[in-house]
Amino acid sequence: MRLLIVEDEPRMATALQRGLVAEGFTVEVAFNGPDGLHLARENSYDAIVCDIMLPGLSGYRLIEALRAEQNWVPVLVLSAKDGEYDEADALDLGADDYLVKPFSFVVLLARLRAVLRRGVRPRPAILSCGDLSLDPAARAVRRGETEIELTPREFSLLEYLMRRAGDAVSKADILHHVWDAHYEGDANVIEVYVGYLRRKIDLPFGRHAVQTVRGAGYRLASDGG
Amino acid sequence: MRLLIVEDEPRMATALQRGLVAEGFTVEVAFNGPDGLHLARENSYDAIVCDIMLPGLSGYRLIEALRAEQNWVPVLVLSAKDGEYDEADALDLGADDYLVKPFSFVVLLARLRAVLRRGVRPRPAILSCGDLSLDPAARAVRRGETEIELTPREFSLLEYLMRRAGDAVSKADILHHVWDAHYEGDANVIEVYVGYLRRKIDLPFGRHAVQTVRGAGYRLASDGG
DNA sequence: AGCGTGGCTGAGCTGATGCTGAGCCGCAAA
DNA sequence: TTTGCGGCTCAGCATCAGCTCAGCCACGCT
Repeated sequence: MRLLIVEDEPRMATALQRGLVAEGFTVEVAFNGPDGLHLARENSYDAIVCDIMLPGLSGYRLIEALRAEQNWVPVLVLSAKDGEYDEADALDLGADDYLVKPFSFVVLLARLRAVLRRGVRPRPAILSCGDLSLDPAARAVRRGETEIELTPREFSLLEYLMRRAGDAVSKADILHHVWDAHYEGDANVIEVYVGYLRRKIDLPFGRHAVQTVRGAGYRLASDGG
Repeated sequence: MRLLIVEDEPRMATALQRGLVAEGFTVEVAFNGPDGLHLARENSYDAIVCDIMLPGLSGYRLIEALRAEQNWVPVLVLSAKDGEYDEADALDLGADDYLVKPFSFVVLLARLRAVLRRGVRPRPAILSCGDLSLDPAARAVRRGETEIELTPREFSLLEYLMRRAGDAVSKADILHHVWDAHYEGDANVIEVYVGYLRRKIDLPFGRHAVQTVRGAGYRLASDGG
C-alpha cells in the first residue's frame, strides 16, 4: 500500500509518516499543494492523506484538480477547521473521508483502512451523462450551459435514472426508490413524471435521453441522448 | 434514493425522517435491531443509517449479519459513544462511515451523499456470441455497432438461447424457461418468435445465428452465425 | 418422384402498455 | 382569501406485443 501525505506542518508530516511506515505502508510526503498535485499526477498511490490548509494550493483545489482529470484515488482530508460546512464541501468535492484535527492516530488508521478497503472507483460528485449534468448537493440540473428547473419529484426521478444510467430501470424499482416502498397508487404517476422530465430535459434540446423500454421500464442514455 | 433508518429513540428517529424526506429521500424507519435487520433483508435500500445502541440487536451485530449474507448496502453508523475504538470497530466491521452524536444535520447529509456516491452495484456480465451481444441490465442487444430493438418476449428468448449458446435447445425447454412452466398453449408460438428474432438479428446482417435443429429444437451458433 | 411431417409465415384479433390533457386537492406565499 | 404550484388521478387514445390460425414450404424418407 503506497500513500502520499500532503501536509505543510513538518512535525505533523513526520509524525504521520513514521506512524504509517510503522504500520507497513510505503509513504511519500509533499510539503505544499503544488508538489502534492505533481506527485499525485506522476505516481499511482493507493490513497492520499491531505491537509486542507496548504501553501500554494489548498486541499480543496488539489482534489478538484485530480477529479477533473478523472483521477479517483481515495483522498482522506485533514483539517484544523471545524466548521461543518467545510466538511460538507470537502465530501461534495469528492474527498472520501474527513478528519478534524486534533485526531487520534488510531482513528486515522481505521478510516484509512476503510477508505482503502473501498478501493478506487469513479464517483463524481456531480452526475453527468453527456452534456446533461445533475448536482445532488446543489439540486441543480443543466443541459450544457442551460440551467433547468425541476420540481423535487422530477429531480429525484432524474437523479435515480442518472445513478443507473444505461440500465433499463423497471417501474417497480422507480416506484420504490423515488416514491415510497409502500406507495399504493398507480404506476401511471411514473409515466406522467417521465413525460414532465422529457418536456424539460429532452424536447427543448431535440434529444432523447429518457428512453422507453417497452415492457421493461425506462432507460437514461448514458451519453445523455 | 431509498433509505432505512434504524434508531430506537423516537424523537431522533422522527427528526431524521423528516429532515431526510424534506431532502427528497424515501425513508423507512425501524425502532429496534431485529426489525431493522428484517427490513434490510426484505428490501433493497440505497443506504442505511443505523444507531449503535439498539434494543434487541446492536448496530454492530446488524452490520455483521448483513455482511455475512453478502449484503453490501452502504451503512452510516450513529453513536452516542465517543471512544475512538468504537469507531475503529464499526469501520472494520464494514460500516461505511461513522458519526458521533450530537452531530449536525448538514454533516449527516454530506456524509450520506458521499456514501451514496460510492455505492456499488455489481453488473451482470454481458452475454456475447461473436459480434452479437446482449446486456441484461441495460436490456440492450447489438450486432456489432448496431443497436437492435426487441420486444420483451423476443428479448428473453434470445437471452435464453445465448445463455445456452452452442447447445441444441428443445422447444419444451424454451417453453418452460421463456414462457412459463405451466404454459398451456401451442408450441407454435416458439416458431413464430424464432421467426421474429431471425428477422431482427440475422436477416438484415446476412447471418444464421439461430439455427433449426430439425426434430430437436434450435441452436444459437456460439460464434454468432 | 411422391408424400408426410415438422417447420415457417402473413393476416388478423385482443388485451396490455404507454402517453397525454384535463382537472382536483392541499399547501404556502401574497 | 386568493393565487400559484407541485403532486396526483383519471379517462381516452394510439400503438404495440402476444398470440392463434390457416396455409404454405421444405426436408427427408420410401
